[in-house]
This record gives sequence, C-alpha cells and structure tokens, in this order.
Amino acid sequence: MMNADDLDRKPKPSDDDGAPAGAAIIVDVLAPLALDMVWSYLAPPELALAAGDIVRIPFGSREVIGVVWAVRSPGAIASDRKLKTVSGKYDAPPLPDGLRTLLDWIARYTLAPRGQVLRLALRHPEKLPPEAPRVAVAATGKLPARLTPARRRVLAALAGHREMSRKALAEAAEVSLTVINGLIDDGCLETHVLLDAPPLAPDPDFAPATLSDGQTAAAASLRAAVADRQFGVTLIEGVTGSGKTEVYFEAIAEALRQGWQALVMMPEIALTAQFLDRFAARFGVRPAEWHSGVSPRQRERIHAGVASGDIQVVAGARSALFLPFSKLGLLIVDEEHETAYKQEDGVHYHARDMAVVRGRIESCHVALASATPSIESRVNAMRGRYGHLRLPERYGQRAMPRLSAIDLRKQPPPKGRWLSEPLIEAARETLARDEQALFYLNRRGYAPLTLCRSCGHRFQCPNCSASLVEHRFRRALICHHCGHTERRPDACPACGEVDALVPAGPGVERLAEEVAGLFPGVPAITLSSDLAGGSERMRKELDAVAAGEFRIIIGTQLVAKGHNFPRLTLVGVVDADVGLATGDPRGAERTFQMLQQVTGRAGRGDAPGRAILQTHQPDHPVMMALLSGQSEQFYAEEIGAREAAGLAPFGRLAAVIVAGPDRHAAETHAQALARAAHAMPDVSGDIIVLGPAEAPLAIVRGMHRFRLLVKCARHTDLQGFLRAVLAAAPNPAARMRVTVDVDPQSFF
DNA sequence: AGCACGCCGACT
DNA sequence: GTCGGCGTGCTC
Repeated sequence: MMNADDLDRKPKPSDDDGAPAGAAIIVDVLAPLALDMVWSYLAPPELALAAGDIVRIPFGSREVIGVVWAVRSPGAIASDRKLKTVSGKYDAPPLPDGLRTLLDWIARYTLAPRGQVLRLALRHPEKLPPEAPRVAVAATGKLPARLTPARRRVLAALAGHREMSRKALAEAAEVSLTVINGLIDDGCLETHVLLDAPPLAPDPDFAPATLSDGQTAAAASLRAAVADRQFGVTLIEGVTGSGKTEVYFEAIAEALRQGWQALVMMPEIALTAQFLDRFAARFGVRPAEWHSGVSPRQRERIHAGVASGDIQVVAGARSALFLPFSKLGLLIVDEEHETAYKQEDGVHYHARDMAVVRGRIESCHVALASATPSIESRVNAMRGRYGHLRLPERYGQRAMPRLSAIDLRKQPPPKGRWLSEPLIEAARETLARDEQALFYLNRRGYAPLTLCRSCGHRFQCPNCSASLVEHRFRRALICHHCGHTERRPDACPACGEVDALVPAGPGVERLAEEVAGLFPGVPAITLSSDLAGGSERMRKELDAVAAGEFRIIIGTQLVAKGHNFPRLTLVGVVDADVGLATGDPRGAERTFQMLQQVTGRAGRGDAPGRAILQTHQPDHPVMMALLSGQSEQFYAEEIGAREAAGLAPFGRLAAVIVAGPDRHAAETHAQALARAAHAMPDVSGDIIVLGPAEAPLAIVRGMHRFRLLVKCARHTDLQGFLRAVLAAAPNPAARMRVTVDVDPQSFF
C-alpha cells in the first residue's frame, strides 16, 4: 500500500523559515514494533499531519514506518529533550479514527503492546514499485504511410472499439507490440492513460432471492436493525441450507442502499469461489476478497478502495477486520463458532469478539451467523444482549437428514472391528442405490494407542506424555500434540518381547482396512490431514469425490465442511463419543458442533439423507440434542454445567506476573505455571503468563519480552484460580502480581 | 521488533 | 592478533 516514491520529502530545513519555536507542531507517533509507547516528533507544518497519517520517522539508527496517533495542541512541548523530526508522509489512506480506537482497545484488552497490534492494520509490504500506468490506444484517423498487412490487421481490430489496451489490441490483431508502437510513432494511434475505473458497485436490487416466510421475517428484522445505524448484535441461527446467507445478504443490501460499507468475515477455508459466486449472483459483482493469499498489489488496491469508499463490500478472513473502512455500516461474522477466528500467535484475539467491538465503535449492526452457535453467543442471546433470529428449516428441496443412533453396548461390532451390523447394512443399501456413504471418525492414523501385549507398556510422547499414535502407512509413531515422531520398533522397548505390540482402538487408516474387507472392489478414499501431496492433492481428491469417483469416503473432521458431495446420502459416525471424555470443558460443545455439521452433509435434492451415530451413550445430552434436532436443552445444560463448575461462559483474560530478578528462572517458573494451569481439570482457555515486572504499571512495557504463553482462563473465581495455579507451581517464590478480568462486554 | 554496544572463544 | 557468538539496553 505504500511506496517509497510516494514519500513527500520534507524540504531541507532552512534557518529562516520564520516559524516561532513555540508554534512547532508535535505529533505522537506509534510504530508497528513490539513497543507500547508513542514517540513524539516535530512535524514539518507543510506536511499538515493529522491523526491517522502514515509517516516515516527516524528511530534510533534507522527509519521506520509509523502512524500519527495524536497531534499535540500547539505550544505544548512537554519534553525538554530535542525532538527528532518526521521524515515524510506516505500518500496512503490514513487510519480512520474508528480503526485507531479499535487498535487501542485491542491492545488494552489483550495486554499486547500497541505497536504490535498496529501491525495487524499495516501488514503490507512497505515498498511496492509504483503501479505501471495502463495505457490505452485509440485511432487518430490518420493512415500510415506504408500500410503493411500487420498494420491493416491492427486498424481492423480497433475498428469496432473506441479504445483498447495495447496488449489486448496486439492479441486481437495477432501482431507484436512493435507494430503498435510503430503506429503510435507514425501518429496513426494515440495513447492515453487508462484511469482505473472504480470497481463496479454491488447492486442491492440486482437479483433479490425469493425467500420463505420465515426468511422474509428474519431479513426484515435484520434490515431494520441495520438501517437503525446503532450498535447491536444479532445471532442468526439456522441449520445448513436454511438460508442464513440469503438472509444476511438482505442486510447487506440494506447497508448498500444506505450508502454504507459491509464486511463479511468468514473462516479462511470458507472463503471460496463458491461463496463469491453466490454473492455475485445476488448483487451482480463479486465482493472484494481479503485473505492471506491476496497479492500485495491487490491488497494495496483494497486498502485504497475501502478507505475511499469505492469498495462497498469485503469478504474476508479475520484480518479483514483491520481494513480502513471509511463508512462501515454492517459487520457479519459467518460460522461464528469457528475456532479459526481465534488468533493464537502474536496478538491473541478472537476476531468474532473484536468484530462486535468494532461494531460498537462504528455504531453499526453486527450479525453472527452459525448453524451451531458458540456457547458465548448463545448466552448473550439468551440474556437478551443479542437479538436472536432462528431459521429452523431447510429451504428448497433438501430435507433434513434422518438421524438415528446405534447403541454400541447392545450391538457391538466384532472384536477388533468398529462398524456395527446395522451401519454396515445401511451402507450396503446406500451403495446399492448408487449413492455415496461417509464413515466419519475423527482420529488420524492407524491406532490411537499402541500397547505391549506382554508387559502392558504404553507408548508415550517424551515431551507431552500423550499417547503416540501409530501411522502404519509411514511406519511411525507420532505425537499429535507436538509432532514428535519415532520409528515403530519390532520389539517392546520396555520388556524386549518381539512382536508383542498391538494397536488399540481405531484410526481412519485402520477403519479403511475394515471397509476394504467389507466392501471389496468398491472405490473408497481416506481423507485426513495426513494425505500426502498437500492442498493441491486434497483439492483434486475432493473434486473427485464430488464427481462421484469414490463411493465410500472415510474421513476425519476435514470432511465435515467445505466441499459439497452431491451423491452423499449416508453419514455414519463411527465413534460419536470421541471428544466427550477428554477433560476439555468445551468437549461437549465441540462434539455437538462437529457432529451437527458432519451429519448435516447427508442428503440431496431427490434423496433424503440418513445419519447414524454409533455411541456408547445414547442418552448423553449431545446425542439427545442431535437426535431430537432440539439444541435448546443441550445448550441450557451446558451453560448450567459450566456455571456449576465455576466456569464463566465468557472468556476472561488472566495475567500472571512472575516476579524475580533472574530472567531464566522467571521463564522456567512461567512455563511451569503455564503447564500447571493447563493441567488443571476445571480450567480451559487462556492464561497469560508474563515474566518479571516491577509493578503493575510496568506490565505493558515489560510484557513483550516475556510473552511465553497466552491462553485464556474461563473462570469466575479468578483470584482463587490464580492462587491454585500458583500453589501448583514448583517454586513458591513465584508471586502473583496482577490479574486482569475482562469480559469483552464489560468494557463498554 | 531491530540495532548497537560489549565482552569472551576459535580462526587467518 | 581479529571475527563473531548472543546478552543487554535503547529507541522521541
């Protein structure tokens, strides 16, 4: 977005510029470094700096980029030290007030240095070669002195057009650019710079969808909320195919009619050509698209367009939240429960929550959409903080899949096998109808556990104490937490017995073996993140599945979303209990969300889908919720259970300051604390463990040096929790200094 | 974050 | 005798 050539160089300071010393303008500049401070500089008056401007400043021995965070009132020279002078200003859109407020807010909330948060909004190449002006040519009417065949073709190709770009003309006339340049030199063609046409505006009335009654009502309510131009949040809840997208498209249409911008955030993987096409079908053009794969040049254009208002709608991953919108009027967070919204490195933020914050700052409406909302959003909806729109039915041809459960206690598969007779029978019927079946098992590898039959030795990761997972294809034992890999030995390392190691439990590889035995000759594919060949290969295989090349799919959570498999009518959940007893307080919520997603994939227009859950606990609230299609009860129980366990339904941040003069000792303490906190059974989420700091005020300044681990404590009794964590720490010298208790809502 | 300054080990 | 390791401190 910035370019060195855009830098307005400060004229050479002269002794007689006559400005009285007291009238010097001072600006406070924030640099995108891991520093929290703003730095004061003298501002050359001719740059006319304003808050938000992007400047270059001398900083220590180098020059860095910075953003004017504040312009000090004239005459207020606070510091007695000699100030350096701003070197120049970039001809780039300034950061709007709302965005700067958001960045400050996030820095405060996440305890991150402001400079580091600023990076989120400035993550662009500092220098780009200036964009080459695009040149168009038009005929002048003059005929060339020598009319060669090539020249004739050029003039003929241009005949129907007022102007064409040189490249397009050369292609159309099947000549090289030399011929065209020759004609320009002869004066037969004239050139002019082609101005960048503003992008085509999405048209709110291009092709409004036909909505069901329920959708119409929901859309009307959302439209009204948008037009209100006040901060508010609506949770849109509706199963896959219920038309959530169509409903929020109507909200976007309303924002467009009002002349406001809209941002649609989605998890990175959900931002597909399919979505962009759907948008284009409704509004006539694709939205601007923003994610990690967008080219630097395109980023620059989007920045400029969003700041000028030429771009009205952006669909983007979480980082799109930091674009310099000039008149944002609507934020939408699609698939709001997705964990991909959580940034876990650098600045730790949850993009869904920060979207709500930005909505608050911009005074506009925020819509959160999901088939399986997060507990947090549910609680907010239940307590009336968020509006709640439900779209309970599938619209159009697709019927909801029929769900049933198989009680594995009553109908267990034979020993060493994982598919029960009724599920196998259902798959047979499906295959006989020439349809596809999916066996879902969220376990990579061959077997999650390897045991020694002779001495009972269990293979464990040396770093994490988790079980090593056998990957038979790679002949390796792998830790799924840290990636530790070792060769699978033939003899037990504990007792030396040869050929005594047995796999315990199923993974997708083992399941594939069983499926191959049960359905010989039926084309099947196993899809997990272990698939060799990278995303390229994955895409190819998913396309092959969509085209019906495979009849049986065996997959991990990777198949739960994304690609549409049009012939898929049976989803068999091989072990619905995976993830329920892991000690993770979010286990039930996650399991429900995942199973709801994956079972929802069954069914197509003419063939209703079926989903079968194999479970040992058919009475578990998750299974009941899935089977009945009623999630109310489940959510209510989940919230109640969390409250009973002393867990807050909202995230909270806790900062533990480990005091001590010795940096290494402090790091060791902090890591031990983090581990101890992690191991506590009733805690999930994030704990910020900070290194030595002298006083609470020093946190912000000192924390960046010792940022060791950030995870978020979801705990109502924070003080008690921290005391417990500290009690578990090996060194009692570690002291708790500060806790920060932040419910995002409580900040307002 | 970068970058300089500073004080101890293996090389031309 | 120097090159270079990364520990510590500073940046308007």
